[in-house]
Amino acid sequence: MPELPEVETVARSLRDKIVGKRIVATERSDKTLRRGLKQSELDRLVGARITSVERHAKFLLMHADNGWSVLAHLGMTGQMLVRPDGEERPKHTHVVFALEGPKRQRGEFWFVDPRRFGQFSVVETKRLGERDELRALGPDPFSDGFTVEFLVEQLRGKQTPTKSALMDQKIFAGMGNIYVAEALFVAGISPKRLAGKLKRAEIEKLHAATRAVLTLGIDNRGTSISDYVDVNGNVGENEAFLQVYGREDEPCSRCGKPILRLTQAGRSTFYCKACQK
DNA sequence: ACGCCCACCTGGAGGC
DNA sequence: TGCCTCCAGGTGGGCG
Repeated sequence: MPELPEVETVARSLRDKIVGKRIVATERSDKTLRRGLKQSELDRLVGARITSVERHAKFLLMHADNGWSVLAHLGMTGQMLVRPDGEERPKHTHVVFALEGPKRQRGEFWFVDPRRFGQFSVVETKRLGERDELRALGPDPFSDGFTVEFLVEQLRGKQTPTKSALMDQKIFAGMGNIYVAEALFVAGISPKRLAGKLKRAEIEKLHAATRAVLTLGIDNRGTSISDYVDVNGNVGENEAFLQVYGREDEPCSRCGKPILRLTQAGRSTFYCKACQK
């Protein structure tokens, strides 16, 4: 579920809530996450202070002052929560950090993930650049490298539908099923159009639409359709701003014709046949 | 090499 | 109440 805007929202509130705090103890569940996580790996962080939090596409990085970092991904249902000490932990809590702030203020950080498609790894900070999952990513859509020219080059010759190309994290990284549908609607491009057949003017629209829908999502603190909540447990407000995703049979906000749904690569795509060519 | 499909999981919603 | 089917925001391995 979480795409770039949701992960960005989590990163921002983690900066408020855990940067500067010390990890005094760690716990984990006995369930395996995407890439596994041993207690001995978690214990690398005990006694360390969290110095900064970064977002790379849909990955979250939490750096500690002892040379180790957390490399995490929320998958479909991952949540990161920071709660007062003593509060009951939700089912499917897989990682716990006991935190100590100034004046010995205590609290807990939880990584919760019912479906366990998420990842929570502890990595040496200086080796983060060697990690395959980060190396495989194209540029972040808010980075300087994400230019119209870059997108033109990346899409050239692609025989895949534009929907699939935008979902491909190797081309550029951070979009998912919701924001791809929204960007295609805003750009007026059919999800079925082959990426390699787009004209330059269309790619320009897609480039602008990508940043626009992601910015809207961040401004609204994310889209909460079923599971997503921020670090305080609050839902995001972006669902009300979605123009096509999840709106099958509802009237198109631009032309009034019903929004259609189709399946591409096993995922639902929502679009307006009249407005997207 | 590239593009597609499915497995990986749990839980909620809706039909009967 | 229960049981069954379908669906869900992501990723990557394996197949043709």
